[in-house]
Amino acid sequence: MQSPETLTYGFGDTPYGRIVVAKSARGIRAVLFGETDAALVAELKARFAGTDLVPAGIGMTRMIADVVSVVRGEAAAGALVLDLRGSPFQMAVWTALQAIPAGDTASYSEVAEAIGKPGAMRAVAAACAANPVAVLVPCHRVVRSNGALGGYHWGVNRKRALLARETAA
DNA sequence: CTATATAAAGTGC
DNA sequence: GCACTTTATATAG
Repeated sequence: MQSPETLTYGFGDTPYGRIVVAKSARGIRAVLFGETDAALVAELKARFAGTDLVPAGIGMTRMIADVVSVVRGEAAAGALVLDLRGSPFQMAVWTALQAIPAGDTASYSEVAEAIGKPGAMRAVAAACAANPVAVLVPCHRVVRSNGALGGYHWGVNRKRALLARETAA
């Protein structure tokens, strides 16, 4: 492994709970939901073990506020620069997810077809589960074909709340 | 609701 | 590199 990458993280508050935003030199690396700051940091450490995690400094506040705005639906996710790392398949899935209009939902099979791999619905779900940026990649807009929510890495309850707000808007 | 089909990622060896 | 296990599903019974 090379020299550990430095990730700067900071906390923010959303209608759905507390979030932590981890930013690399390239862009936003992760946006995670959590109950407490300690839990969020623990999540970061678990997910980015081996990297150098640095608490937010001055200047991070602005970025946090921006992310929070996006989470609240007051800003476009496309305005943020993401630094997503993953398998080509995961990248394809995440890109396809970002193409889903706000307030609309797609089934896992829809996403699978969108990435040119019809029948890969379960793999899509797995890729979504690995999605590190929570709301910025709208994995919460992906539901089952029968209309059920399915599952959510950060809790179906949270997914339900997110969808409720977006569909209402 | 339960069982089966079926594709892909993750993990371990 | 190969095989086994698990999955946030889909579809049929």
